[in-house]
Amino acid sequence: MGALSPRCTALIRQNAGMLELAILGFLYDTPLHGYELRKRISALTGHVRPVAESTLYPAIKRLEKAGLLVRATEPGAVAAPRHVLSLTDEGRIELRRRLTEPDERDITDENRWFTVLAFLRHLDDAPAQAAVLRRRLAFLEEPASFFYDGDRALRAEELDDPFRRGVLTIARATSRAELRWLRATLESLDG
Amino acid sequence: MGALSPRCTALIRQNAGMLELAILGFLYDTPLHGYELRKRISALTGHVRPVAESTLYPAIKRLEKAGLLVRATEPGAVAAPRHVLSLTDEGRIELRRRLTEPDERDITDENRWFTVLAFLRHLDDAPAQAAVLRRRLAFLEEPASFFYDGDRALRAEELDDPFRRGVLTIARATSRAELRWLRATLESLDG
DNA sequence: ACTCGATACATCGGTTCCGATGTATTGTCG
DNA sequence: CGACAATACATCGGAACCGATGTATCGAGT
Repeated sequence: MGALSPRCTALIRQNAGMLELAILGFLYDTPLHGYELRKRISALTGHVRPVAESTLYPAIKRLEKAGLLVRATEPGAVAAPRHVLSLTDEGRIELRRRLTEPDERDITDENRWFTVLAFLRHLDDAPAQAAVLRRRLAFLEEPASFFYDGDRALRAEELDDPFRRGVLTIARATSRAELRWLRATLESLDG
Repeated sequence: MGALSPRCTALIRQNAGMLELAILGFLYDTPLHGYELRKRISALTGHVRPVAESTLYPAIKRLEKAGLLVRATEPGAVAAPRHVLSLTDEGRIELRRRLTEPDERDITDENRWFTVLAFLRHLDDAPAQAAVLRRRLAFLEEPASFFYDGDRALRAEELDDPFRRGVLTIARATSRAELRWLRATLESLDG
């Protein structure tokens, strides 16, 4: 686990999209070409937010430019020649960094959070994994209110709007389910 | 409910962010100045995804340019002069249009969906509201898989990765809770 | 022979997003 | 009296996103 090169530290920035995290996460297991990568990312998050090719290929280029992955051109087995992508050592370090210190948005936005969870096993260090789960736990434990009367948060029962009541109902049910899972998983990580 | 002006139809585009929807939604009730608008949007979605001022003000400008809202400068009651924003008739039509025909992403992405729900009462037409809920119902009813072994979707029990298992567990619990609410609400809208 | 769909990659241009930064005023706390 | 937070708006530049479009190959159907 050496230090990051200047090229790499230059890449450490806020708001590094969840797309990049997914690319790094999938390539951590095994080298893949772009098309296959796209299929896997689509399976993971595509039902919520489809991955445009015109978003994926520039993202791959960014990561290549940052020295996190390399391309090897292979003659096409089926069709056009493939660019097989594999992570560099720096790419592997960077993935672990992004998993260890996720951006605040990675914690609060469910889509991003699921992407973190999908690859968290790569951290391979139970205390570090537990620390990430605890950040999510802290976020879910502070009461989130959606609607206010002035400064006072409104409870579901106080809303006559059935749709806004739905937002609160669903958010609470979701939160309860995840809290249960988080506490159980933390227990088994700590124990 | 007249036809939309050319300026307005030009604005009908894909991927019209949920920020614009929130602006239109809040102003539908009452005129507000930008700063107050920001506080309300922050309460609604800020815990997941904070609203940068540098995103809000350009969005207001876009909507103004499109003829959906107008600004009136008021001498500042407390501090700097305020720009009180109010929807035009076209703005009101456009909000109802966006609520009646939400973008596919507004249905699939929970953050966007919650924004739709937060303002769906403005539609003021039970069958139209029910139609929107049914789109979400259809989306949640088709089984979503996150992880695959080749083409075969993996069930929670098949994963040894506790974090990926968590993704499936949480997604299912969330889905069940929302389906319950959707079915109950549809029944009361239809009945 | 022709079309079509899947594989595989790429660019262009427009929109949106957002961190950093700047301006100005008022009220509050020490 | 000075620092500081809150109110209130705005711009700039860079990054990210994405629809449209283009290129090319291969196999299956018709």
